[in-house]
Amino acid sequence: MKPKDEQKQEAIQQAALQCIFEEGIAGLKMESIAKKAQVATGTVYVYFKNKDELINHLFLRFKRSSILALEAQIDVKQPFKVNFRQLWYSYMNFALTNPAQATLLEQLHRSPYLSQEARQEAEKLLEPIRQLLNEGKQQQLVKPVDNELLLAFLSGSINQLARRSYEMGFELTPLRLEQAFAMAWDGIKS
Amino acid sequence: MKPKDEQKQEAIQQAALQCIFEEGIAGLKMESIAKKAQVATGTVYVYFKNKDELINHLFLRFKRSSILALEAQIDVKQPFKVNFRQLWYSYMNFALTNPAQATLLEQLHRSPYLSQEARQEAEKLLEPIRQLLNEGKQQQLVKPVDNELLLAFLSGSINQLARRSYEMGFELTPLRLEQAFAMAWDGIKS
Amino acid sequence: MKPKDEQKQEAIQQAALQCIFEEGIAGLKMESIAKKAQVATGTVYVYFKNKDELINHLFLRFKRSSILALEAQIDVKQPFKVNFRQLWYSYMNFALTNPAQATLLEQLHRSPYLSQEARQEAEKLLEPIRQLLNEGKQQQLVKPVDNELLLAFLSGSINQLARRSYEMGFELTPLRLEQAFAMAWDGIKS
Amino acid sequence: MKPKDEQKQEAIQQAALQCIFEEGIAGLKMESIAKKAQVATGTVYVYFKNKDELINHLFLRFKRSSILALEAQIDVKQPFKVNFRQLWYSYMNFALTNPAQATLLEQLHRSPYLSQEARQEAEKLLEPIRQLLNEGKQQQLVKPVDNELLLAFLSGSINQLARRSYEMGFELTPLRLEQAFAMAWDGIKS
DNA sequence: GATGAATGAGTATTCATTCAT
DNA sequence: GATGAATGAATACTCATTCAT
Repeated sequence: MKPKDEQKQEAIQQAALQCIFEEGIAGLKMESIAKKAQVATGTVYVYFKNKDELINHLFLRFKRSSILALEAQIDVKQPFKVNFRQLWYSYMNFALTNPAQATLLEQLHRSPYLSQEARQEAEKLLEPIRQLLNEGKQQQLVKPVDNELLLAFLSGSINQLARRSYEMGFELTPLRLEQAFAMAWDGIKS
Repeated sequence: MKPKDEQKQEAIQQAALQCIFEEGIAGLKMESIAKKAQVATGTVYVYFKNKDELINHLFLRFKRSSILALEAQIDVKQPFKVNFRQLWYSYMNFALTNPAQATLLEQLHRSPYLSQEARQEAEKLLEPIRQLLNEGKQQQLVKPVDNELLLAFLSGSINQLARRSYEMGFELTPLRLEQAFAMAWDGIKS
Repeated sequence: MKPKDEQKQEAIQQAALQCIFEEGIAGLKMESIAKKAQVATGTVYVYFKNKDELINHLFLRFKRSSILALEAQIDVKQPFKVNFRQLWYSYMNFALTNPAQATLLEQLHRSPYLSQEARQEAEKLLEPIRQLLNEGKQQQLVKPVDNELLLAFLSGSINQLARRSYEMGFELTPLRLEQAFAMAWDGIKS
Repeated sequence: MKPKDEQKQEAIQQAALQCIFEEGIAGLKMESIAKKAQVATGTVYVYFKNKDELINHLFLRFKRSSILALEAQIDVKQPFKVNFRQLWYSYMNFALTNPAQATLLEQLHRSPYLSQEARQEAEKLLEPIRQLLNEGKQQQLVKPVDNELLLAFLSGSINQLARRSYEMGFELTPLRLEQAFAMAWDGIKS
């Protein structure tokens, strides 16, 4: 799919993103997306075959971009804790500055719209993070537990914190962020 | 006279719970609920004014019951860590054995169906947990940080872990649970 | 149909009457009737087989009573104009003091609920009035035109006036009533 | 681009008009309207937000058009009686040749569907007729009574006559029309 | 390609009527 | 008889998708 007007394509995606943030997937309507993107309803179907495809596309797009952004933070020459801190702050920063994207990824995870393929690809994207955690365990800096445990522990707490922050207006000052990071580090460190 | 049948009322709620677990709120249909509860469509409307009210009722009901179950675990005579462990395991156990309820609470949190009132009441229910954390801080067992931070940290990681467990079939053995608990405790302890 | 409780039977009819006055037949609900009559929905069906029967019963009942009341006013010994004035004032008085009944009769006339039999019976009830008009024509006091014309002319204007009176709060003072009567009389008089 | 089709809009309104004439407002179904207008159910909702709005729109449209048609008959240069006769015949003719519209206006007047705004606007539309009646009174051709009385007297009798005509098949021959007009004129004339 | 009106299957909701208590 | 919960067919309305312009 290589549509002439990439701006329109992007506008539609951003509109969908915003709609999901505001109303949840349960309330997502093609017409609302079109309206917010300032195109006609039919135009959405020029760029995306149907609602499912649009949603799956959004999921993968934002999942990829968010994880790639994280991986870019890893510098193998740096000691583990430096990388870990870098990663933790990047993730947190992403979740805080892109609440719409974070919400979308979360909401889509359990929605019946998401295809099995999308789920699987999302899984693979975490690989580099797993690698880093493995190194930490080899260096006996990280508790010798399953990566699943570590990942759930880290991502769950970061997401929840970010969510509370923009839902309840709980301000995450530098001090609080450092405190939260300390909890994460103390939790996983060996 | 035929009084409202509490069993039917309960059947409808359980059916709705199950439907949300299976299809997500986005796909929730009144007819499916009725079918699963083995009543006529109209009967659902005898007990709940409409879909919104049913959903809000479910949210508050399960939110309350889950939190009340937690509070019951707290025994003021016991030392802090005993209570904390008790609480952590109860919460985890709830999330693991009631995936439908956990899913419902999560899904509803961001859904447009949920009323502001329901959200506010949900907030109040956490008070006793906050009390316990305050004690922990007074006894210098818990990091002197905001309860928001602690709660997000704990609940986020537990929920995420439980979710991964039933979504990906990641088995939470007693060993893994103890490891997860250790992460939580190390994370918050002073 | 001879139900034990005639009070309940009457309460239901009055409730239905009131409901039609307030909401129109279009909005008439069996449950509203029951509620207003302070009985259970099912009870309405003890006294009336179904909605149609209730409506047809109401129509005939009030049609009869209203016309019988009129006929009672006719005194063959009195001169025509005395009888006519008596009749006109009685009809107007009925329409003014029983807006609910007047509304019901009007609304039902065109509703699909009304059976052909009911319509026909209603027609017959006007016979005595027709008789009086015939006498008036014989005495060359009334224009020699079809009774249909006279009846439509008289009833139409009376009903419309009464309707405006309670719909718009247009007060029908004795003076205005006498003016209206004058219009009616001048209109039909030979 | 596909602009809203005025023909379709008109077809829907005519269909609704016809449906109300045939079944009464009580029996009005959106699906019947769509079927009669030969469009899909959803199409009706493209042109009218919902049933209420459609009904209110119909009321005002036909109320306006019927009254405007009347006013067009008034020619200030003509003597009062000429205008009055013109008006009376126009009104009667309208009621006779557009039974559906007449029925609709009548049925809607008391229906719970009609908004207060619609009622109020309808009231204003009668102004020019009132003007004419005022002139008649100034010229001492018309009885010096309230316009309300005159209007109710005239419209009530015309409507009732027209109704009887198409309900009972009572034919309004030229002779009978002239007789009816005479009754109206004799009724109001000073 | 772009538009937005048109479609109609799908859903929420209502309400006359039945029926177990 | 009286009750009001239960029923489910009927109906209003929605929304993903198509299609004529």
